[in-house]
Amino acid sequence: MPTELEILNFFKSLNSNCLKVSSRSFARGETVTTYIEKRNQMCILLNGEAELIRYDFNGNKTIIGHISSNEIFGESLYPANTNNELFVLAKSDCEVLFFTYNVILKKCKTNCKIHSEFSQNLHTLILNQTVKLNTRIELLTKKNIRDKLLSYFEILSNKNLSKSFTLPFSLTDLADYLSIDRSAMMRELAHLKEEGFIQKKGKKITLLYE
Amino acid sequence: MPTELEILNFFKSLNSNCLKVSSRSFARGETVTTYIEKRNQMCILLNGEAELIRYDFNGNKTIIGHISSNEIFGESLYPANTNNELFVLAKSDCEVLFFTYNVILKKCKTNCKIHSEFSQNLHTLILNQTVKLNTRIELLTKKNIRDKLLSYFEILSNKNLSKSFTLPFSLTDLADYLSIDRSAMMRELAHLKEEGFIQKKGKKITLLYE
DNA sequence: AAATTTCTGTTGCATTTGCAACAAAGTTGT
DNA sequence: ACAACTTTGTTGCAAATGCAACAGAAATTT
Repeated sequence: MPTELEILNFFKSLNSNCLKVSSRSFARGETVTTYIEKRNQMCILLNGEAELIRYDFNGNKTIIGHISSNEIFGESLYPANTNNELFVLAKSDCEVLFFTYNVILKKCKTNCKIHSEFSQNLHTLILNQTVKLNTRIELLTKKNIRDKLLSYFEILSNKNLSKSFTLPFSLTDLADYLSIDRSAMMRELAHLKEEGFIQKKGKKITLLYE
Repeated sequence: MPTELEILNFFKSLNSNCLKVSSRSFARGETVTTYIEKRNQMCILLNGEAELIRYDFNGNKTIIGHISSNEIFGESLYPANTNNELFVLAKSDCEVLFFTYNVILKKCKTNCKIHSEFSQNLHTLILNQTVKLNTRIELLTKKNIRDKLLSYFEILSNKNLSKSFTLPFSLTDLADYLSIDRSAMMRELAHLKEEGFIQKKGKKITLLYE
């Protein structure tokens, strides 16, 4: 099974005439795509950061999700929602690969190697994406803020093979990711510090238990 | 793009010697699989109902997820968690297809039709699964119980092309799905009834607005 | 290098939610 | 057809969380 990095390099090197795939760069703040009337669109974030945003009828902005490098997104992966439109905004300068669902299903006539490699890499990426979504669901279903934070820290700690790690995004974004009020989260972080469960300097966290 | 029903029928009819795929029936209450030391295992629920359960160190049982017909599950799709083991329990009599991740990636020597059809159908199923996971995340990230309920009802209403619909699972399971306390949910349902937003008779709901 | 915007950190207060506990209705197993 | 279990429905109370508001630090733009 290829690593995400290998897959990413493969996607970046893509330049095939049988594959209907295109890539584009975006500057911070630009709209990458909208999830409406773009049936079967799929995208891969090759580098940078983006976020999935909803504006409801009142014009309220909600950050629904955070998209990082190597993540797959697009309307095909998202429930059709009649009520309101979703936007993907570039949070930093970034590069995005676009294609449609058909690319996966149809084989090219010549049965070329690039084509089947693309298909397999995509498979792996979608499976990884599923794991990421299941991870977030696990965190979101924790009963309280403390459990959400500690479970998330546990994951980062395991990934980093260390009790110390740096949060991969801002505290504001972390609150969105865990779907909790930012100030309530800050309060809970303060309690965890006071009670000696964690040490925290900015975005650097150290777990002090076990 | 094939429908889920077509895919399901295809999987049920599978009987190929080049594909390393097997199916088994389970009675209500049986353990279908555990997510540990079964690397790369993937499963499809062909019919019936199952649930994903965690027992933590204290022996507390938590229902993490509900698996319905046509859903894909298994360790490959789930974050590795060093701390505790996950079980899939048959909630009703059910039938499950088992295979490993390799089946997707490797082509058989003869490049047989069944094999590639399997691969494509699996692709579609995983994409559908991603949509389901994204749907649940959208619901879980709603700020309060009322929004969770109404958003979920909206989805069911759209799917059913009607303001009336029947909940696909018990109220107890609904509370788990939305990750809210059951009694708090019942209270909120009572309020929604009082305030004239919905009508409710058992599991049959009718939306009264718009 | 000044101005603007975003992010971090904190607090008081009101509201929502979870918890515990119980009774009645409905299901399932023997 | 009886017993055991599960699901639905309700309530009082305590605790957790969200909201509003603000100030200082950090980052970004001009």
